[in-house]
Amino acid sequence: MSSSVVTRFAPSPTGYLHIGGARTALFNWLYARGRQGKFLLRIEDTDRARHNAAAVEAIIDGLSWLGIDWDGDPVSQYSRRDRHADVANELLARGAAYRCYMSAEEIEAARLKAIEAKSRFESPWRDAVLASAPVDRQFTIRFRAPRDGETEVHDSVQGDVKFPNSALDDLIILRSDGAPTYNLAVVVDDHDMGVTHVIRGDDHLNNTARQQQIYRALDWALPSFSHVPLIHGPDGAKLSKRHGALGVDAYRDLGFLPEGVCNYLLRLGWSHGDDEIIPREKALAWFDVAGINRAPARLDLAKMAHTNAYYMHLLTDAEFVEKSIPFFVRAGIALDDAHHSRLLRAAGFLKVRSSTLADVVNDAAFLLLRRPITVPEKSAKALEKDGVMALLEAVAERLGAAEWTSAATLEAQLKAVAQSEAVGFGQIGQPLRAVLTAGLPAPSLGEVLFALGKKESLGRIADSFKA
RNA sequence: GGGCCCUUCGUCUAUCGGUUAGGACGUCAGGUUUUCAACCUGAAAAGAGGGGUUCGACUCCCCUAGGGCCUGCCA
Repeated sequence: MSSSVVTRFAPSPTGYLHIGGARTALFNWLYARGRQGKFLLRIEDTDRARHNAAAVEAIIDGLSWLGIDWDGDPVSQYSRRDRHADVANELLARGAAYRCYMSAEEIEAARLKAIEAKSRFESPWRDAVLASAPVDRQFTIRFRAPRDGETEVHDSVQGDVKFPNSALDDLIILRSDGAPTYNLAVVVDDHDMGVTHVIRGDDHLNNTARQQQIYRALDWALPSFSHVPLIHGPDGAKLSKRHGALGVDAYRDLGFLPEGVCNYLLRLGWSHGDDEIIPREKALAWFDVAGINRAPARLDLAKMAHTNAYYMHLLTDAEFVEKSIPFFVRAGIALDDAHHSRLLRAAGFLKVRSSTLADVVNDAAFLLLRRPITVPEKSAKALEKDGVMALLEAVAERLGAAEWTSAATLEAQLKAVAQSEAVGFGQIGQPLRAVLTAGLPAPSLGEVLFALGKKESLGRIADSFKA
């Protein structure tokens, strides 16, 4: 079954793929893919000064990391400039646009005057007779926007929004160098690419009224519009680099999983009842623009980490270790084969303890200590009590003879020692934990022993006898 | 300045005129416990303010306040 739905993500290549853009892309992707429709990628590089190959690369990398794919090749808006110019001329021919010979300075002055007079800025060339046009001066092409009445936008998120036409002046659609401007280019491209549903940031809601006027002047069918509120920082103000306006690559480097980021982003400004954990499959089935909120949402890293933790649990042990390795490397920790296998044996509990891949480095620290390990004063107290060494020797003896098959069997061995020595488990547990982990956060002793392995575990215990 | 949008616990949200206003993150307390987590139980925590409409308003309307977006030969 094929569907007529076509959506697109159209970022301008100004830097990285920021978190707000990522959410917009996700919404578009989900809407289209959930309906067997098409999802297109278009780079809004109309302004050549902004063209930046590295930025385009960053956007593509970011989307790929999130698992968002698009149909066909990314479309460069710049490559379509001739088509844009043709449409501008078509508008000219239809009388829906006109040549404006004002210089930048004249425009500036006229605009100030209009504000002062509380009237709409208008170019004197709007109603000039053709014959009076200078032949040797550069001109822009302006859209002839209606003076009176109002333009009503039907938005699936914002509802019906009316704009008085007096607030919408004649925008330039073709610059004096012949290059198109944004508002013309989007309309032409969305139309030509067959886009049926425009889902974008609500910073474009005002532009939509202008764009709609262009659609009408061209007798083109309007797509459905959904303007989603922008994401704000934790303080409610505009998102800044200081608090979250990072590229998705930064979240990747923070140790987030794409699944976690997507789930969190999906729930930010959109909801499906009380559901919190929404894996991709469900997201595809459930997502609809009807569930999008009208109010801007704030970014909350703590909740994002919590959501991410859920997806950490889902990783297989091998995947988990493989994904964690780069974070050890970045922390300057070299992993040898022994470390690697310890990590693999520890994956089960590390996955539960870490909410991001970056956390793993700290949570696994006890596994990677170099012998002999130094037990900090606080933990060393447990070793000063009378009879402690004898107990540890009993433990070492018992473990030396044991089969290291699982954490549970090792745990049982320790309990057996406690019983035969007639002491509480804590009498053995505390000092043993000290010599094995140096007081670092670690799971149950059975898990610790099993993850460390027989040789390393017995070695660490033996080291304590020499000290 | 003008136009437009927004406003439920600290945060993300449910509610689509009648609920003890629910859930999640975070916070706090307790449980579990050999450390740290995880986990379990419980608690505190909200309709910006003011007017209407209505038998009844978080929900509909108006005003105020606060926040945001647009107002470019940027997108």
